[in-house]
Amino acid sequence: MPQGVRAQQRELTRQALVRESRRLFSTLGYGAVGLSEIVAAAGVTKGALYHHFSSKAELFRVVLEQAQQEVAERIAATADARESSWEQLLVGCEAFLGASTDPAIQRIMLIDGPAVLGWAEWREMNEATSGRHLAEVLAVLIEEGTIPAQPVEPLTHLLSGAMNEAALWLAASSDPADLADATAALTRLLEALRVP
Amino acid sequence: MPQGVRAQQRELTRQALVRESRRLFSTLGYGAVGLSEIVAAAGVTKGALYHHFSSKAELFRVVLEQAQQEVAERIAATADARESSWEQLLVGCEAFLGASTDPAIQRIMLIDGPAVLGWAEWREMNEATSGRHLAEVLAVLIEEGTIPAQPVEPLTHLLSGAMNEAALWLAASSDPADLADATAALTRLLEALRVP
DNA sequence: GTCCTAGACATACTGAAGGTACGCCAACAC
DNA sequence: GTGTTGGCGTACCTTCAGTATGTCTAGGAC
Repeated sequence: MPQGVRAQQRELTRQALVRESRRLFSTLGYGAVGLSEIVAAAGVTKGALYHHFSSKAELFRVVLEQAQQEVAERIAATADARESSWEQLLVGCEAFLGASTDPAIQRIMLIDGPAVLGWAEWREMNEATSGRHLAEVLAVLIEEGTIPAQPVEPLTHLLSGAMNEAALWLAASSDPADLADATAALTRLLEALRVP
Repeated sequence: MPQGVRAQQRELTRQALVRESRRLFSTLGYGAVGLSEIVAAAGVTKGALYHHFSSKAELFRVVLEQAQQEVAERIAATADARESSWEQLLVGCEAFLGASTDPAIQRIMLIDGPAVLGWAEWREMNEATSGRHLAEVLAVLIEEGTIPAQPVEPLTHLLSGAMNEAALWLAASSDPADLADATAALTRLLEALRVP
């Protein structure tokens, strides 16, 4: 918490804006949420919003960054508890699926993210957080010889995309058995990658 | 071509709107294109646009439908030339990668599609076109025993997502070797699925 | 304590965008 | 020839992101 009445108030306002906009973005989607709703929910005015953020898209960017961080931390916490890199890959992927199934995370991270910021910037952010974990563990596994030698980047994108789509499907599905099926299919896919 | 002067003019206007909006959507993105630009490019006014389409989103929907159809046809044409289901899967996936690498297709199909129409509707359209080919051939391969017995749907989503992401990565990449690498990685992934 | 500056907002406004209401005119039916 | 309807243009409305400017007070200088 910062020192001084002013700095504290500033921080409170900023947090309220981020919190409320995240709630609204995740439930209604970026396009369907007006700035007036956000500032009303945060108990401030548009003057405050534009004092803290240069545009609606930048506010979204901060929200997305926060969500990405949280997901990455969940993955890291789950994976770091394992010894072997291979197990880290498996439980890391499962953790990603679990975290990304949350509709609130989804709408922001997977649906609106690429459209609002553009795919390039979205990818960059992804690679700075959860995507990095995946790329790193794959690189280790290839070096170890657990996975056949090959360029890391294409494989990372393939797996990352597979999990993103699976997460979206799971969130839309109503059958609870689907989660088990998807996890099983993903595990099979990963196992199939391993050298015999 | 429909009969009558009126019906022909109607069709021409509609086609001009779809053609120009597709061009603009694919180059600038849905959000960055105004209706005024579209109608100006098509040589009509907003009155004409709203006579043919109920909203900007519906116009986009028609454009997306058209793009999906084209991709699906390219895949079908490539795959149908092969004898075995396994080969159909391989060349079908490659055809999808090739078609989706076109930035004009991409922006509409993979970036804006889910955000504008919502993921559920986007998925539905996908499953009616190119996604169906994938699901069908996978079902056949499982029944044949070429791929281990498992639910078809999760696997379809995993592979579909993997290819979508790979296509987006390829379009953003500048190195021409990436296409070969991605294709190789995808082929390895598919081969790994096959029962030994 | 006083003064002054600057930062943290609120208020009022602008431009542009999507969408609507309505009017016009040529094509088609009869 | 006359009435009707479909196809489209024009003018307008509403909403929304973004801006310009005012206001008030915390906090440092003295």
